[in-house]
Amino acid sequence: MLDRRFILDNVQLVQENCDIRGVKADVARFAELETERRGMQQEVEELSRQANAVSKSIGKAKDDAEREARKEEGRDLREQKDAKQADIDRIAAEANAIYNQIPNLTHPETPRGGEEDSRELQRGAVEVRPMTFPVLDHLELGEQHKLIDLEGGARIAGHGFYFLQNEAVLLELALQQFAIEFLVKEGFVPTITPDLARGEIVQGVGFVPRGPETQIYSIENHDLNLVATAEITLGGLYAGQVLDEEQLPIKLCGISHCYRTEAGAAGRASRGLYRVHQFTKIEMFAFTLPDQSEDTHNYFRDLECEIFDSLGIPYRVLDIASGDLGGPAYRKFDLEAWMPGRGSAGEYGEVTSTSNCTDYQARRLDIRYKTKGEKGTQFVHTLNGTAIAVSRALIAILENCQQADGSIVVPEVLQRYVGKERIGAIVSD
RNA sequence: GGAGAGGUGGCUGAGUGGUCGAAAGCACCGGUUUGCUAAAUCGGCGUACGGGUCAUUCCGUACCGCAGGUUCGAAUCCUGUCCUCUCCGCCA
Repeated sequence: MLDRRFILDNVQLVQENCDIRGVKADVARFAELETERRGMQQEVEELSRQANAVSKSIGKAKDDAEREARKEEGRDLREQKDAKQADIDRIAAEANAIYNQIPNLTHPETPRGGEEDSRELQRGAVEVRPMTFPVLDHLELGEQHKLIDLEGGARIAGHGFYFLQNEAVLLELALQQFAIEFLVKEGFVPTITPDLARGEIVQGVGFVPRGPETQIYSIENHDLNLVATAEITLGGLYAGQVLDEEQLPIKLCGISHCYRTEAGAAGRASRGLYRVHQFTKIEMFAFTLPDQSEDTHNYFRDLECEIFDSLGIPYRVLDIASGDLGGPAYRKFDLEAWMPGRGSAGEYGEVTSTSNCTDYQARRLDIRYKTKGEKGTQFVHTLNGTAIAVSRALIAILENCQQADGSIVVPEVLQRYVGKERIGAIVSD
């Protein structure tokens, strides 16, 4: 959410920004409505002032006749005010409809264009391992080792749900332990968040809680939604609050389940665990001062790289193109891990994503900070980043660590949590 | 889930229809004084939006959990809602 004043003063710039983001929003129309609204607002305030003056004078009226006359005058003024206010409300509704579509500004280095224009920034420390044996995908591996049961998931909850069993469970827990320990060492506050959140919070973070296109499950008869990411709950933690400058930056890492309807994703090629309705995610989140957010964003990206380097997974880092950014993001980096079993000969698949949302979410959630000595408050900057999305990390591990004999070598950093070095060889019959 | 009580400025806490944006105390900031790990005293001390001077200022509007309603006028009355506390019930 951009500052309204800023939009009025920079109509062309904001319109250009909408264009490179592929967002259809009539910024000029918004400016027109907003300017009109401001003018009318002043008229309303003037009517209020007069009405207030009349009310105050009634106590000093000499007699009943004068009192009645003043009351009438007051009634009249308030009526005028209400009528004008109704006009304002109509205009504001139209203006807000446009306003809510206007995305955050875009980092100057963000590549302009659509999905295919995202720029590769770097590769991971581990190179893709050539596989000289028939490569299995994570589903085949999962089936043979009794790790993943999609049919069972479908039976009890439908397509896109799954059971994890045996070493998959140990790996899931290991990944959580590993990520949390890693982030705690980096000064993040480990946080287990609610898996449900109010509509207001969901919206403030930038998700649309209800409607045909929504990615969010909502609870019938309650203003509650299953979170699609801990970003929602972590971001909402300080909604409506004013923080002290010295508190910042605040770095949190959250564990939550993530629930996604994946509406509109039907038919998109995605086997197995890649696109599911529920998974566990360790999420990084930061509230920072405005001049700290860019460094923090790079820091988040570096942490994600470090995590996947430690796991021994090959990946590439993308600077996501303008047309592929969500509304709140000013800049976004994705890590795409190499998944040997994906597609016909292996493909990269997204495993993490980190966004700098600058003050966009903070405005919607009303999270500000105050500076010692100075008057007034300013909006904080917010950032989020995936440490580990377990289901996708699992795909990358199973597929990259598979051996010629069908066994899966557990990444070294996870061995102490899993309790073994290898998920056994497949016994052929 | 049932019954009660309550949500006021950074904190404590007055205020049940009209000079209340809100007493008082604490905390904080500035001055004075005595002095020297402190006390006394005086003054100041919310936020947002809009407007004028665009400089240290001034004016207006709004805000007493949130949203509505009654009224010329609401922190104060009414309705809904959220939250907190206490008791009961239930339960991992």
